[in-house]
Amino acid sequence: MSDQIRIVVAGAERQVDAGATAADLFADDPTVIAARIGGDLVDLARALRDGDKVEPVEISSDDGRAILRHSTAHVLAQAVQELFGDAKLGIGPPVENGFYYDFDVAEPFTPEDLKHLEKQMQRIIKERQQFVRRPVSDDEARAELADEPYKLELIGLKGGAGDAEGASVEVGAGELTIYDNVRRGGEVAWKDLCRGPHLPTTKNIPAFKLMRVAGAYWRGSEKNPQLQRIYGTAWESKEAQQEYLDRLAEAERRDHRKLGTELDLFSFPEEIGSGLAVFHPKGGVLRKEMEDYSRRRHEDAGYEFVYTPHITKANLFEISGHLDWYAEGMYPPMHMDEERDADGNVRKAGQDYYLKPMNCPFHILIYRSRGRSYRELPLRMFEFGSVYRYEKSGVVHGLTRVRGMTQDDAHIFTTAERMREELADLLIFVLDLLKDYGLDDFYLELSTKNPDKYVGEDEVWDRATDTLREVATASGLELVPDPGGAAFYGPKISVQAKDAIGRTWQMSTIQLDFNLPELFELEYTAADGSRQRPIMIHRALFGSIERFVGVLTEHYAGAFPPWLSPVQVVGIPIADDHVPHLDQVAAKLREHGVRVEVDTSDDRMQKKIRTAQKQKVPYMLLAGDDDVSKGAVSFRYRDGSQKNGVPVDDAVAEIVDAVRRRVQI
RNA sequence: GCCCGAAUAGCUCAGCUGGUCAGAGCAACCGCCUUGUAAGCGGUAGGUCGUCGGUUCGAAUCCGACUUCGGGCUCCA
Repeated sequence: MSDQIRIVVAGAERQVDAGATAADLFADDPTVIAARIGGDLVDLARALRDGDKVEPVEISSDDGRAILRHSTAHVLAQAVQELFGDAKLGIGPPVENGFYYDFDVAEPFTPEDLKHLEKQMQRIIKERQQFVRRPVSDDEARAELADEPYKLELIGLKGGAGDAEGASVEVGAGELTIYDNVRRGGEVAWKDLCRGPHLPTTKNIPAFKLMRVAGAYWRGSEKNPQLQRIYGTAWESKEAQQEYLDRLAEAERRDHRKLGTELDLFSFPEEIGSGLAVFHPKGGVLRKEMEDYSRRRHEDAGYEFVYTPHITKANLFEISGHLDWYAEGMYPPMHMDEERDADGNVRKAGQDYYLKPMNCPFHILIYRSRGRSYRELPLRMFEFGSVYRYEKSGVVHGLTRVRGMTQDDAHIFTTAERMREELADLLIFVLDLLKDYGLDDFYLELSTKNPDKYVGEDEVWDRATDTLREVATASGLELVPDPGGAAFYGPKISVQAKDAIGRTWQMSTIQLDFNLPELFELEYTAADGSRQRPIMIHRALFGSIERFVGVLTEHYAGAFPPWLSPVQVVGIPIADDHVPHLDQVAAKLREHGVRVEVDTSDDRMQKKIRTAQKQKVPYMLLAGDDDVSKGAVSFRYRDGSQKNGVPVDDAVAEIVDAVRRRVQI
């Protein structure tokens, strides 16, 4: 077999012996752990064929990391079955930043179990077990995996293509394969149904860590049994893993729930109930600044302000369809005004009142309160409207998922002709405003019709979706499709913003609605005297104010730009004698609306600095004899830098200017 | 809603297998002290150990239910 075959390696043509493997091509580069042949990822052990186009896959590439993580998941599963003989295997795919593997075990795993499993995994890795691919027939696979009920189920699904998250990692659309983990002596230590590819050996796992255990439904459905899922992470180097762990630690430091307590912004009193926040004075300042600025911008953009109640009779939500579609997400009704006679018979039927989960029906009633002319469209109604949603108990989370929240909600009623222009303006308005709050890295998501859940005519959907897509494309931002992600009543664009450490948050949504104008029979009189139906646009910019406070807190790590800082300036006297001087400076700042405090406590100057620093106050103004004699103050900024002997008027001007321009410092 | 874990002073946490175990630091309050960029010193006060029930001679500690929180799953108009 000295025949030669011709292949293309990383773009360059080469001749190799027939029977050569991808491993032979990249033997001198240990960072290559798999290959891509003609677009398919394959093991390095794969034999090459004439004409193959081969690319190396480095362990630090996206594909390489996924393979690394998938292989690490296998090692975890092997360790689990070695330590817990009766554990049945679910699936174990790579995910962003790591992997998981699901197991059916009699007893849930404990944190100590994770430690033992990590040790066992280390042993397996040290043994340098080879991942060996072996094609099998369906029947062979069934015979070999007779003890693995979940795997058998997957075999039955083969070809049904990816209806379960992660399942496609185990069984592809083509032939089935089993991966044997082979010890150096040739003994098969373990095996798993898997499509691969895998690392050459377990020794190719440079760094991994088991992170946590959690319950997870088999194949993602509530109706299925719940398995125990172990999450882990794996990286191409110890350094890369440490960086990842550092990133997690940084996210933890920024956690708005923690900062909310430390900075005295808000809390969630148990007495009120899950998912219901109260804002303390400092959080109140922050929120008020956010709201005030938003109001001003909305005024400038031609919005009119409306106010509506928090509860309503059921009838409103019967008309709107909310009780049909979303009743389980609503707080249960309050039954009012029922009267009974002495025998307990109903004498007067009561009424059900609901807390509102959305503001739109109320705004619609305002629209419908009188006849409307095309001349007054687009009609833009804005409200900071509080809504209540009965979120399932397990999903409530800080300020980002609550049961009571205030939306910066607007509804725009427009003619079909004007829709496009209105949407284009709206998108610019939304992005501009978000930028003023300090978010400036966006992409857009276009959620289109869910074929199983929608109302309205296809033709209207298509036209609206096209319009949204055109407007989104014209913005120049990246547009990510979200097929089937639309609400039943219309397509939407959502603005996704990346924060300071690269996490994305869904912020604003701009949503078209063909349903409610129909259900409420909204009309306007057109120029030709005919009655026309307006199109309705829902849009919330912050999503909810609570959530936006949470996002901004994490984005800024609590160090808000001066205009949003609850306390903008703290005056710190070197000694008590310098207090009067700082009081004068503070008075000047207050004349300009600056939120300033002078720290007259008994603490020493150093301690006062520490206190202000921990509260992330943007400006510390110190004054001692030198400053007082010169009519000056000395700045200390949050980064620890200082600027000494600044004349008071200059200092005031600097601060006032930064607040006015809403810059971060 | 489901699985797992957690709940001790305003905050962060100690308190091992039930028997001086109700503690520490910070914060608060009261004194004393005070001159240049992240903690001066001393003292005082604070908790029915999330709630309710059970086991026990005895429960912060063991068991159950509930509440709330955390991590996931599912969900997110």
